[in-house]
Amino acid sequence: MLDQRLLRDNPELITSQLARRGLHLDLSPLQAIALQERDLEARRSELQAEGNRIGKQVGALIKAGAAAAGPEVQALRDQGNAIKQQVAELEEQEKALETQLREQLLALPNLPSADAPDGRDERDNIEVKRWGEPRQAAAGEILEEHWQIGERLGLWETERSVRIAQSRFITLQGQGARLERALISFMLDLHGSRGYCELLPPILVNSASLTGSGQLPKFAEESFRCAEDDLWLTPTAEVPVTSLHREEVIAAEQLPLRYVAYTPCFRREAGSYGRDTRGLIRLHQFNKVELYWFCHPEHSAAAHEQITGDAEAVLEALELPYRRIELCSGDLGFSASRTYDLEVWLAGAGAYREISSCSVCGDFQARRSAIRCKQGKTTQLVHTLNGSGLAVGRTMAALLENGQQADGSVRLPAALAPYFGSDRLSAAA
RNA sequence: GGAGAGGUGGCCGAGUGGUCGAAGGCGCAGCACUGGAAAUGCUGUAUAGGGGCAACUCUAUCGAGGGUUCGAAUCCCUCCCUCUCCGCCA
Repeated sequence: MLDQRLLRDNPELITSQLARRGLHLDLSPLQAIALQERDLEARRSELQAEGNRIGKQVGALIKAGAAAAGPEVQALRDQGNAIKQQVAELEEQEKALETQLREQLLALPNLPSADAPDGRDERDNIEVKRWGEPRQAAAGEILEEHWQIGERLGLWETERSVRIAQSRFITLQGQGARLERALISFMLDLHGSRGYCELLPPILVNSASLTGSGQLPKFAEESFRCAEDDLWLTPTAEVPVTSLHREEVIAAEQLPLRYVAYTPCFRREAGSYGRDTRGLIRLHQFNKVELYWFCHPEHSAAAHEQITGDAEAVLEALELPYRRIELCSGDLGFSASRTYDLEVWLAGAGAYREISSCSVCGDFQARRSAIRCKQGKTTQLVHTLNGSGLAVGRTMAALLENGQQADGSVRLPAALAPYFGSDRLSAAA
């Protein structure tokens, strides 16, 4: 959520920054609401102060021996009642404006960071780094896509999973299930050794949590919902982890708080019919190990580099070639002010695919979630960052495509062998 | 699902109609004491919004929302949540 003061004092700044996202809005009506709301509040609180004075006078008079039903006291009572009525009227107007203001502010995305490059959509994103040697097919070699390998090796069940749930759900089995589990453990251990505190949070989350991290109110149609309970299936661990500290004041010395959380994630993937229908790339349910920081506002830029580096460390340990893309202003997610996407090389598909997204949200989520830090007498909103470290299914896809061998088996990176119990997936197993 | 208890500041915990934003304690900060520290003592220490250059000041907030009253943490109603016991269950 954006700062109401900024809206009142400098709406042009908001307008010009949102324009960088491709949003062209006239904020003057909203600014007018904000200004009007403040005026009402000022008038109301003056009246309340007057009412408080009258109340005290009555108390003093009665204490001094005046008759509770006497004319003097009665006159004050009448005054008090008159004020009460006026306050009630103002309050009603004020509340209506407040509701409008909040609703509209909650629907506005974060402002892009000054460091985020300008651009309209993903075509304007900038590649900032490449790591590893992308595997290309040798002469006469045909590289399979991961879904082909998976089906051939029996790593998962697709058709039967539709029986259990519906399309875009998958059942991993045998080596596939074991590899998924190995990857989760491997990632958690790696991040744990780099100082992250491991969390296993609820994956049913309430509306306040989704609002706090920015998924509500705008993206309700993207999440699965248990309507009778005001609970939703979390689309990312970012949601429960943000709310872990919702409405808290954290001592500045404790920052940064760095968490790593494994959760299944649930997304409707509305509007993506026909895309990535095979394999592990786009499912309604997938596993993800998420990194999350709460940090002091002054340190968030440096933290962004670090969290991205932590995600990259997983790719490097798994010997997976990747590139780092900086998202342009027009391609940023709702809550993000600056984002690096990591794209892993898929040798079979012959393309880089997103496997991690590392974002700074500034105080956007912290304001929605009321998470502050305190240093001496100063209390201010913290900054939050999140990054996938990594999306597990897509990691498996990359391992399959990049590790495939001429004999049909798949070679796994050495770092994973202790977790998986072997350095190879094979048809025989 | 049945029965009961309770939601007060960063934390614990008093407070049943009138300067109560709230005793006391813990924690934290400053000062004093000390060679230094511990212990001790004193002082300060909630959040949000408005006004003021500032000192400061006004308003709101004791789970949430209504109500009674000149005045509510305190009385009434509704809702939410937490805890304990029993049942059920991995």
